[in-house]
Amino acid sequence: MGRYQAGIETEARIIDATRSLLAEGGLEAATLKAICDRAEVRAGSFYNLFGSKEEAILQVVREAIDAVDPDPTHAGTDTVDDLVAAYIRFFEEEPQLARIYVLAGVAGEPSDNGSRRRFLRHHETRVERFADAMVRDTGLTEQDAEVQAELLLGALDGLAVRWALDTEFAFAAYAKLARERFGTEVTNSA
Amino acid sequence: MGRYQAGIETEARIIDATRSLLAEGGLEAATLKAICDRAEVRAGSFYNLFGSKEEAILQVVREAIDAVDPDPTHAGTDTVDDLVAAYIRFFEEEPQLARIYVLAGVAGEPSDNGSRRRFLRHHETRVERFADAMVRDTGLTEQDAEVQAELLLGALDGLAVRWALDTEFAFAAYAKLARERFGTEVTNSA
DNA sequence: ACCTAATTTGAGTATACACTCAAATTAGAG
DNA sequence: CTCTAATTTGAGTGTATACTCAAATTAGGT
Repeated sequence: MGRYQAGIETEARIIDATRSLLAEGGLEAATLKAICDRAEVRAGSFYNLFGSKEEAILQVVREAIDAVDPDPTHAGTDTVDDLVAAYIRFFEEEPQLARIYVLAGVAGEPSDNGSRRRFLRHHETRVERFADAMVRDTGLTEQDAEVQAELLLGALDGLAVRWALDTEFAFAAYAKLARERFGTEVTNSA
Repeated sequence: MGRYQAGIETEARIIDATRSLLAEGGLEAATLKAICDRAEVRAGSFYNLFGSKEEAILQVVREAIDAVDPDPTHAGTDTVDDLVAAYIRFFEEEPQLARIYVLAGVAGEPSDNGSRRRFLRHHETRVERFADAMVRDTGLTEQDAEVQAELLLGALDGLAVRWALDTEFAFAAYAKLARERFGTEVTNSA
């Protein structure tokens, strides 16, 4: 016996409520009570569908990232510029989610094998994709490309933090400058 | 009438307790109760000396940053390499504080005019220092230097986030690669 | 219709947290 | 010694939090 229509619709309502709350007021606004009130659901229903509040929030963030993916099927057709553009779009379209995204990488205890480990895996996939695109775009070796990808992503993440600090910061312009510096030419490093 | 010796010693005990708790278990370990227990002080004494828990934590972080400053008197003698080295040292010597430092820039609501604004000011001073050092080191114009400084600091912060995610990451090596890319030559950008 | 499993409810629990304040105590300047 | 202001105490306050679970209800396959 599969799921009922009612459950599927409730889940959608909860995700919608979570997304809109996050967009309006960031993490602090998305309390369990606020989510349940907006979704017109009691707490018990929430926990019938999600294992924790974090789970719902992560799903919202993941969906937003997927929404700007230049190559959702992973066909290997995306260029470095595409990937950088997608990164910029995500930040411009979903500033609050972007903030949570950055936070997820930093927050949590060292001993925490949960959210940080998940985020690390996500980062590694991202590095792979940037590196692959670099190999396709240029004559970089796989190894050099990986180093360049770490550097470019590091710079993008850092500029993103900078923008989170003050949304007046011209994130897109700096991101493009960073992109010009990394992954375009062969490095003289090991 | 100045302060009593007892108060000064209590303050030192509280700061020590806060520092060691942060080093051992990060932000989550530094609850008010934990700090007061370790400092052998009741909550009331804490609030006689500090306006809030955050105040004590910020003081600890600030002191740790000052401790690695290559030019504490701001005489203008530090090079870009000095500043990058200081950044690296801070991360290697005080990993937990470094994590909090990064967190401070990202956390907090958009409406929060408190800690984020303070952090932004700190960042601006930092950019100034990097830019000044670049102007001294190279022939860069003040304007170009500022752009390069934002890029270099962005990259360093981003790599720091990356390291916070996984302390196996060779932060120092990547930081040096980033340094080679920014602020060494004249850019072709506006 | 019936029966089972999916869903929903509602009234909790536990509890951790930063912070307050009036009153008692103590330090130390004169 | 005395007197004042600095310090310390200790017993709170208030509140928001994520999450649980037994019981009632409902959906929908057959």
